[in-house]
Formats: sequence, structure tokens, C-alpha cells
Amino acid sequence: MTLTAAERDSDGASSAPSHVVIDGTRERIRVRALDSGGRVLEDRLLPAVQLPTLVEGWEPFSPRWVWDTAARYPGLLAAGVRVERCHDLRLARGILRRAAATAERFAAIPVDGWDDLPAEQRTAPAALFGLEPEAAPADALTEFERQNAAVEAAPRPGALRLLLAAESAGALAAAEMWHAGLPWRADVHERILEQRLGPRVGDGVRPAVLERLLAEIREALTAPALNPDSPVELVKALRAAGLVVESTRSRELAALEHPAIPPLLEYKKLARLASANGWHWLDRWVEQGRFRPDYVVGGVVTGRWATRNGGAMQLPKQIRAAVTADAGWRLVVADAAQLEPRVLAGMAQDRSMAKAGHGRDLYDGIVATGAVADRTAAKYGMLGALYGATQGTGGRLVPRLAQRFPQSLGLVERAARIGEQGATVSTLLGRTSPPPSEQWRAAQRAATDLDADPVALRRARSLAREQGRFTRNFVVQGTAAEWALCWMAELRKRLWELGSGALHERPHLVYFLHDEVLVHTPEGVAEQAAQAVREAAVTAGRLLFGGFPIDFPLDVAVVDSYADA
DNA sequence: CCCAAAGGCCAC
DNA sequence: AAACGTGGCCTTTGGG
Repeated sequence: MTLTAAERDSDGASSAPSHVVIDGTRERIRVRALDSGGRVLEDRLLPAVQLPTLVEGWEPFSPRWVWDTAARYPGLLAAGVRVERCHDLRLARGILRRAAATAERFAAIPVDGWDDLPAEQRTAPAALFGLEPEAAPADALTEFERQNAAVEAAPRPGALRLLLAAESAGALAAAEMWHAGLPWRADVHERILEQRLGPRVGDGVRPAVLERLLAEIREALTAPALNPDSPVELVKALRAAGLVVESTRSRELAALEHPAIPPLLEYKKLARLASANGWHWLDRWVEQGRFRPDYVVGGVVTGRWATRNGGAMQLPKQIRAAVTADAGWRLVVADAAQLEPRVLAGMAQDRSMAKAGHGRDLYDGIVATGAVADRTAAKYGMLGALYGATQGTGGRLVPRLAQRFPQSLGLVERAARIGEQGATVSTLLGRTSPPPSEQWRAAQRAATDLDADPVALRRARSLAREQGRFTRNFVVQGTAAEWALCWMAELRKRLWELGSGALHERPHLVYFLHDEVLVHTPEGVAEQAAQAVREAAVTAGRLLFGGFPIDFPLDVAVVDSYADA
């Protein structure tokens, strides 16, 4: 048996670390263990290959690992080591540098290795933040202390602490989901493709069903050489056939009456399946029964996640049947019902809206108040309010909702006004929207000139409204992302406790999509996993909104295949 | 030859 | 039951 670092240490209780800061290069790392007062208990250098052993030794004390999760954690997972908590220095830097509550403290800090900027922005950081050119990354402990000081000095330190903890837990979950992979049955996927497209073909070859549809389209349009994948060619061919079209979008084409239209719409649908999620996709992204999307935590300005590789956030419903639990395992599929309007009700402390959503579908509840006629109207109206609709069905319904729910609708209206004026807004936990570009400001300045021409005025007003729609949506989408992070963080903890052994032997997260999670779980604990999902949603609601009575109901299904949820 | 924009469509 | 928010990624197209 090997002794843990703590057991080897003769100091006993004083050696239990509260935080462990991991710093250094790919080859050699520096480890500093801190006690709860921030004092350094231990400071040593070691080869990076020894990190798993070191982490395993300290982890029984549940320290918060202070590090760059994306750089350190995948290697640990590969070595079979899972950690409970961390503080992601890179993600925290990104949030704190932009947050209204802390930005000032980072304004003089040069853009360095803790800033996660795309390569092209690194060459010109001054344009981004008005800062000096790139500097060497600060020492991790120095950066950690700076971040802590910034949080403590903020008007609402608790909110920022929760945000950083949730974001960091998200980073752990993202690495773990990559490690575990989404169970993917290539044979099921291939059956779907064959059914819809015909037998498998090589890259660059049109599947048989597409060839057949193509022949019909060419015939109906008398365009024997038409390539329907080219919008330019297609629009010409449609016009030559006497059809009045502005574009080749399916929505527009669907309204037309012509023999070419049905096969063309079918062709577009199947061509998309073939190119986006066809055999090429399967070969490229699915390996040994797993699809491993690369989650980019906080990759969206609002705090939502992005993904790279395989388009994981656009898995079309058509192929979800391929997502199938392993033998003896089940999938728990859960999504939050009407998440964004509920989050808005919580932020606005809107008791009327909260009551409408209490114990029932929120949109049904809105109908019950008499504000609108039916559920679809309630839904389009609320989405219109969140997106800033001014026209169409949504736009017409917004005023009616504003009358019935002045608090919620007032909150998004105010956020829009702030954006229109070029200012920033923040989420409930304190993530701040990026300010508008210098171009945007120049356009607004140009419009204030006494002799501004009408074109410049129109342009400025249009840009202002656009920025208003962005900030309007930012506060709600961003706070919903915070709810989802808290949900996932709590769920991750509960799932771990439902099993024993390695991560892949216990119930674990395998997919996350804004307001939806998939858990892969041994059959025997599937119901407990489903219950954990529900309880975690309650906890997330409390973390964000305290005692305010807003529900976050879920649709939960325990299934063999994602398509059955 | 590479690369970015445009058009389009998938997800929430 | 749209033209209103956030994204990724495919093909075509045209510029260097």
C-alpha cells in the first residue's frame, strides 16, 4: 500500500490542504498546497508525469485544485484520477477581466497566458482591451490571489464566487464528458443513412436517393446540368422556370407550387443529412462506440458552451437513435422546461410569472391568466420578448404580455435600452456583456452630427437596436447558462456518489446542450440517477434565486435511446 | 493553392 | 403560428 502525501506528513491536521495550486510547463510542474488561510504548506517541483500520483494523494481531502483544467485534467482522467472541485484560473480570468464588478482591477494587467484569446487576437491585444502587448503568464499563485482579491472587493462577492465555482465545475464536467464519450451505435447510424440515402457511397459521390431526386429536379426545371448545391445556380434555374424567388431557402420554396419543389425540398433535407452527419462524419468522429465532442466552456459570450468537432450541439433529431446506452446501462435524458422565461421571472422577482409556472407548464399558466389565447401564443410571445421581436406573431403578442407581466418584461426592456446606448449589462451572477465595437461607436457618433445624412442615421439606429436585442437576450440567456452550470455541477457530485469505482463505472454525464443533459448510468441505479437530476435542478434554483418561489421543472426520461426521450 | 465570405440549415 | 437571440459547420464562390 502507498501512503498519501497527507499520511506521510507528520504535521497531521495542519497538512490538510484547502487549495492546491498547479503551475508550470507540460514537462515540469510546481505544486503549492495552501491551508484555508492561504498559507503555503508545501511547495515543490516535480515531473508532470507524477501529477496523477500527487493528485490521488491529496484528493481525499477534497482540496480545490487551482489550475487550467483543460490543460491538466484530461491527462489525469486518462490515468484514472477524478477530482471533486477546482478553480479554473483561465476561465476565471476571462470572466473577471470583463465583469463590470472586477474589470478595473484587471485593466492594468497585460494580456498574458491566462487570457484565453484566439491566436489572431493575441497578436493585437491592444485592440481588444486597450492593453500592452502580450506578457508572460503570471505565476499561478499570484494570479489566484489577484482573482480572489478582485472577487472579495466586488459589490456582490458571493455571486461571483458562485459563478467561478460553477464555471470551474463545468470545466471538470466538460473534460469528463470528453473522457467518457457519448455512446454512439455506428450500426444504428448506418442503418438510418442507408434507409434514407441508399447504400453507402464514398466521399464526393452522390448517394443513390439523391441521384434519383436530382434527375427529377433537373427534368422538372429543364436544367440538365443543374447543381442544386449551388444557391446561385439554383436560383437562376428556378427563375428560368418562371418561379418568383428571392433565395433558395426551404421555407421560401415550400410556399411554391411547382413539380420541381417537392423533390427539391426532399433533396435539400437529405443532402444536409449526407454532408453534415453522413458516412464521412461517422468515420471521422465516432470511434469504438463513442462520439467525443470537444466542449468549449464559456465559449459563447453569454456563458453558454460551444463545441468543436462534429457539430455536437446540432445533432439532428434524425440521427439521435444512434445514441444508445451500452448493454446493462440506460440513458437519463433530462431537459429544463421553459428555462429562459423562468429564469427571467426569478431575476425580475416576478411573482405573477412565477405563479403562472408553479406546478405546471409555464405557457399554459400564462394562458390561464387570460393574457393570451393559447399555449402557442404564450410561447411565441415570450420568445419574442426574449429576442426582441417587433414584428410578426411574436412582436404583436409582446405588448399583451408586458401588460400582464410588467416586471419580467420590464427587465428585458431595460436591458435593451442599456444596450442601445452602448453600455453593458450583467447576468445575475455577474458575467458582463462585451461592449460594442469601436465601429459601432463611430456609427453612433456620426449620427449625432447636425448634418448627419439619413443613411448614416438609419444605420446608427439599426445598429443601436441590434445591440439592444443582444443585451436584452444576454441577461436571460447568460443567467440561464448559470442555472445550467449549477445544475450540472450539483448533478455531477450526486452521480459520483451513486456508484463506486472509476468514472466510467458509475453514473456519469455524457452530453450537455444548454438546458439538457444526458446521463449514462448502470441500469440498477437509473431511477436514482433520474432522481438526482431532479434534485440537482431544485438546488440550482435555490443557489440562484434563494427562497424566491420559482420552479424549475424538468422533462426526464429513462431510455435506451436518445430518440425515445 | 489557401482562405474568407456568403448562403444555408441544424441545434437551443 | 418568424424574419427576432446564441452558436457550428457544410458547400460554393471568388479573391489573393
